[in-house]
Amino acid sequence: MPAHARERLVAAAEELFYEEGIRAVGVERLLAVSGVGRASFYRHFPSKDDLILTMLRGYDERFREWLAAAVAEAGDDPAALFDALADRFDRSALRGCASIRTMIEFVDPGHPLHRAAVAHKEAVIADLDRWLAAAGRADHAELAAQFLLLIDGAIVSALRERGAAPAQRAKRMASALLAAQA
Amino acid sequence: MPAHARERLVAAAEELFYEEGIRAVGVERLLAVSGVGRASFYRHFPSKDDLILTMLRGYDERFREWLAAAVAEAGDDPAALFDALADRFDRSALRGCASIRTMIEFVDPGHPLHRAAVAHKEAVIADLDRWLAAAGRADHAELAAQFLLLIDGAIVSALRERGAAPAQRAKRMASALLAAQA
DNA sequence: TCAAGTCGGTACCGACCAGTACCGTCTCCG
DNA sequence: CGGAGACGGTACTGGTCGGTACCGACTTGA
Repeated sequence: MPAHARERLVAAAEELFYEEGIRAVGVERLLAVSGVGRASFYRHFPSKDDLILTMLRGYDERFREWLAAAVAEAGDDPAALFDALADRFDRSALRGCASIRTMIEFVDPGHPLHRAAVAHKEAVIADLDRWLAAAGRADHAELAAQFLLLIDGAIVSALRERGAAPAQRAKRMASALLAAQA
Repeated sequence: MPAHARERLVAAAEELFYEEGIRAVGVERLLAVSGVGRASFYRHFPSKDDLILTMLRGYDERFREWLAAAVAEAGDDPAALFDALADRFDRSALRGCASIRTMIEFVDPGHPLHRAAVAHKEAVIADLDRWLAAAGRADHAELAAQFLLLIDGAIVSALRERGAAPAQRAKRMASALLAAQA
């Protein structure tokens, strides 16, 4: 557990929002899990929404770094990301991703949290596009959008199915698409 | 607007839960939109959760009938469902589907509402499987799971992108998969 | 005509929500 | 040793949550 109150709050937010929902988790529970006092919370964050935003930024950063590492490790093969996703699904029962959850819980397109979640997805598309272009795919833009659709579809499927199956299915689909449009 | 209080409540639930979220919409708003008195609400439904469950059952029924009609209209071509989905996306700014929303807002797998939402998705897979088998696909089971992954991926994409593009993308992917595994 | 059932309106309940104010304590650093 | 800042604990606010109780008005059918 991190030493400073702020980091403990963000860690608790990631854990609880992820496992139970954002609206469903009150400040009280965040305080109990993080061991932070009520006043300290509002010393570090003007409001609960600001904590959510900070959590989202951390999620964006770590998820994309993790994805980039997985692709790089596979010799810049973009389809390898689905293997990494399968690993992730297999190790912990995935309950959606922070971005999808935020887009659904804060459904108003103008809401700052909704916009932050959308920005994350668009950044992932941009990453995918770069990797696919670097791999020499002429159809990199379309493929990037298709890959994100597969990732999101796999995440939603993982809400129902246990284990790595949804990610493995997405990988089979991605491979077929790469072969078909080569 | 339906004459009876119960039907007005279900109609308001479908509209509000869909556009603003389930937890985000309180009983008060349901009453205001439906024009139903507070007491009448609890005469027809023991709790808010029961209204949600009723709404989900209606969604399951109507969505699957609509999907079946779209497939039948296209001469039992399962891939045609993505055209129907594109139509649906184009006409109204889709804000997720009731089932995905419920699985995310009530994330505990043991929760009755979560289970009802999962049952809907599994029923859609069963429908897809039947249509694909009837179309003579030997790989109908795998394809059915893949099609639902595409549908869910398209719905999540539609949270960000306006219009029919996500469904059209999913259709291109479905066609490629059908051709590749034929 | 009259009783039964359905209805909308409203006052109210305890519980919880996000956010504020103030407390005493601990740690760290000069 | 001493002061400053970060901290956890708690009491509190106004507002909203889901749910209950009771009211009078309306419709319906015998």
